[in-house]
Amino acid sequence: MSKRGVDSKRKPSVKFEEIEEQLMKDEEFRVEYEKLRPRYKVISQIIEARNTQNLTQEELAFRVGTQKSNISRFESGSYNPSLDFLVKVAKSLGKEVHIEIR
Amino acid sequence: MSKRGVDSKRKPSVKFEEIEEQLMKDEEFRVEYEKLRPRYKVISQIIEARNTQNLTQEELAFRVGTQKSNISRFESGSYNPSLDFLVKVAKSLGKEVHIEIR
DNA sequence: CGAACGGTTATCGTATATGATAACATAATG
DNA sequence: CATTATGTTATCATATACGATAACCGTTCG
Repeated sequence: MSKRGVDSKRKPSVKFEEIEEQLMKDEEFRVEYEKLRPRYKVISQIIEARNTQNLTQEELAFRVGTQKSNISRFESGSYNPSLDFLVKVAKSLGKEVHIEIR
Repeated sequence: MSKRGVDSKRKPSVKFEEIEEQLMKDEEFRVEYEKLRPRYKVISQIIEARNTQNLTQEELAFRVGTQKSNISRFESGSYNPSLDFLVKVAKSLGKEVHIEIR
């Protein structure tokens, strides 16, 4: 099996393992994104509601009973929120959380 | 269930504070229930999907990658699940989680 | 009966969600 | 320029989600 690249003396631009790794990462990414989609979707709805009502993160935080930094953290999508937290935030925006499993 | 009714109790002295306390509890309960409703609704959808597919908690647990006791705990509504957990369980039932804030 | 099955409950350990505080970035504005 | 408003990021402390294991309960069925 003549493989180019791997055992070539010249610097191969792209190694197979790298491609595979990249594909893996893409797949990983896809799967990961699939799992994260509901999170991003709910966050964007929250942000949109907050903006529509011209509320600052600080004001929302006050209503929720937390700090503005925590609202920022939540909106950044950097962690996995609990259902109760979503309900609290939504309620502070005068909204309700509706979940459907389908 | 006890065979005798609640009123078979021989404590005739219903104090005002007790009634008030009860009302408080009802109100507390109402508010509490309001917050818990999304949780119960999503749980019942999960249980229904599991039953429809004739899966045991054990089988679902296996697909999710956890233990049957954890599925039981989740279905009992005794704690505040994370969004990721809901997504994992739904996915294991071949479903997706859709959330709407309205 | 007793063994197997489906579900429940208790408990422990670990990871992480979340509250609190503070420092920082960046515009906008006086 | 300094100040203010808004959002971001880092960090710590504490509560809790969640995985794992085991014991237990009620049914069903040989």
